[in-house]
Amino acid sequence: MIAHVALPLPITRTFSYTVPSLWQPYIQPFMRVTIPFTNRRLTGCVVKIEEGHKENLKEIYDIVDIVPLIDHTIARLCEWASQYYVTPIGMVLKYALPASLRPERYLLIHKKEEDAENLHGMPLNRAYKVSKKERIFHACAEGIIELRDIFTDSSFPGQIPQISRAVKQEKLLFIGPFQSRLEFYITRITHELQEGRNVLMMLPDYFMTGTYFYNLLKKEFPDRVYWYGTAIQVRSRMATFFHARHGKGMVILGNKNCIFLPIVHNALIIVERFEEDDFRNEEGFRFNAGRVALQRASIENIPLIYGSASASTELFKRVKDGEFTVIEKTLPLCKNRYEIITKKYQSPFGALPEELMNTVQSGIEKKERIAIFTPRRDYSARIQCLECKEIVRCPVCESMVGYQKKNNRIICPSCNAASPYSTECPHCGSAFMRFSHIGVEYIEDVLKEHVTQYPVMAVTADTSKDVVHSLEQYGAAKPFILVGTQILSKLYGTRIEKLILFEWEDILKIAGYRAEEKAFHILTNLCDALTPQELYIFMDKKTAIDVAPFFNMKGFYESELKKRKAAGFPPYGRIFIIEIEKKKGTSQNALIKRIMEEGGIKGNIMGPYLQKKQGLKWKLIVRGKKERLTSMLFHLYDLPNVRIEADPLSI
DNA sequence: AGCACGCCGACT
DNA sequence: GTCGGCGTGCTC
Repeated sequence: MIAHVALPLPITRTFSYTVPSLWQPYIQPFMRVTIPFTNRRLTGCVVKIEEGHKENLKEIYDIVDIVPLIDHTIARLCEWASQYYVTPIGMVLKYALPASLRPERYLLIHKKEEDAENLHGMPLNRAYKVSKKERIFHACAEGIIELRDIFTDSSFPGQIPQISRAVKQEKLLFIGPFQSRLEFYITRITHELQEGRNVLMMLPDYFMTGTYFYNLLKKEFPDRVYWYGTAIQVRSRMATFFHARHGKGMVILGNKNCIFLPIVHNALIIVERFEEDDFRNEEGFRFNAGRVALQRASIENIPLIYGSASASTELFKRVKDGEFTVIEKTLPLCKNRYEIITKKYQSPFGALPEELMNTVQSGIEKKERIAIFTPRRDYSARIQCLECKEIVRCPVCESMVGYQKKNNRIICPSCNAASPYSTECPHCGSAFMRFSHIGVEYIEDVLKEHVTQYPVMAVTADTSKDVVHSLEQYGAAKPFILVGTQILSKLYGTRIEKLILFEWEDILKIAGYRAEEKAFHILTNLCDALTPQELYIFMDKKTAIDVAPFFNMKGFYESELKKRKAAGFPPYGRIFIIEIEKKKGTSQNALIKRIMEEGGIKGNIMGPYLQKKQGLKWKLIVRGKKERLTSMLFHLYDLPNVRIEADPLSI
């Protein structure tokens, strides 16, 4: 017997192994196995089993799972994702079956027949050690013992509970304020739960939107809401795993991690704030869980709801194409809008534009709650010498570096290298250094200096957890100032009187072809989450733009689609980046030539881009919509030092 | 992804 | 003479 095993390596092929007779009765597709691979021991996943015998094959060491942990639906979903994201199936399966997924720790043995071994009540993983694994497998297969998980006390894998199955496939885009989204979700969830069906709801993150919806839904559906995701402890995750497997009328909440979680009688998938980048996985298998949800709903033949305040260009197109039905509720757009073009100001003296300070001051006098948004998180994104005009650059990769005051160091946005900060110019030795492109840390600093008796809190990705906590402690009525990045748009339920955008328009410069859309999302979601009464948009004289189009959703997406269509950008065709990493420059040209020739993709290359990093990194940007393209790209896995990224975030 | 092997330039 | 960086190829 031969098993074809997919390994978590950037190799397209699967590898064949002989199955020793010991394991032959138990091995099944999608079970994890450990195998010898050169001089390593790897965990892979069986994708196919074949009768017969071949010479020169190594033997499987061990079967990891007593039953396959993904069902038919998820297996198909993984195969689709592998193709769609041009990723070897082994890497996809590794994501769907992470090493932390160890049900044997939570399964207890129930003796059904008298046998010699006293294993009753013992966890499966201990039984493997006390007895022999194959004997446990045997006892299980023969019905001598039964496995029950400690959370639901259900038999594992057990019988799938029978419930009514009638669901119609339906694709919905719900655009509206978060209160109305919540009501809509609850209505739809209630409907499914009453029939004993389960619901999968995906949220961008755990600590902000996740806990917010989790708490609300737990109140609405007591004892029926479970979270699945890496933000919580393994044990709780496994509790959700077993409930999803045995439960009736459950709501499974999660972030991108839960898209490959098997759920019995999954009857509805909801994706909240589909447009968030949090749904993207950036390491190993790169994918967008919000997009994968669409495929999952189609495989499971169940309805899908995308809900958001700000939709997305891609979904807008799907609505136009008639694929999606749209439900639109009026967004409470902030009516009191003020645009202020700021004069140039001198930041080395710790100042902010006068107009900004005045706005904050007037809010303080009225005891208002104020939130200030800025696109940058550090003290400043640029340091320039006022004498020789040189900009401080990264010693590793020569990009312009930012300054972090709390660590007193400079940090490179492109290669992440940190280095100590010197108050003198590295070029001319001058002490007149200017911080420009200032961010959260700077504004927080200045305001704390000028505003006493009024709490100022910085809200960035790493402080958000604490901020949520202190806002709870702080109570509902007292005033405060929040200074933060786009994470502010996730502070649902935080009532704000004044929302101030400081150089929000700068997003347009840094986010590539998605820049306009990104700026739109941030603006709309900030207003949605914080429900300000007044909106102040502070723009630098040099970069000021017309903001009116950002307050007209339909018009905005219409023009966005026009631009994308003209350029052949998504959603009209897809983009792939081929990354090539090398130490030296000489052999790259040959490799790029090979990629172009062997891949046959010469017509679509927008690069190559040269990036200085530890070594050298080249990027070939490939556009296309033909199915042929992905199969050509798959071929590139045969070449060394090549990595492929589908649907990149920024170009 | 690792890891071995083999090629050149640099050095006690 | 050999040490070591880097490029290439292979893994059932």
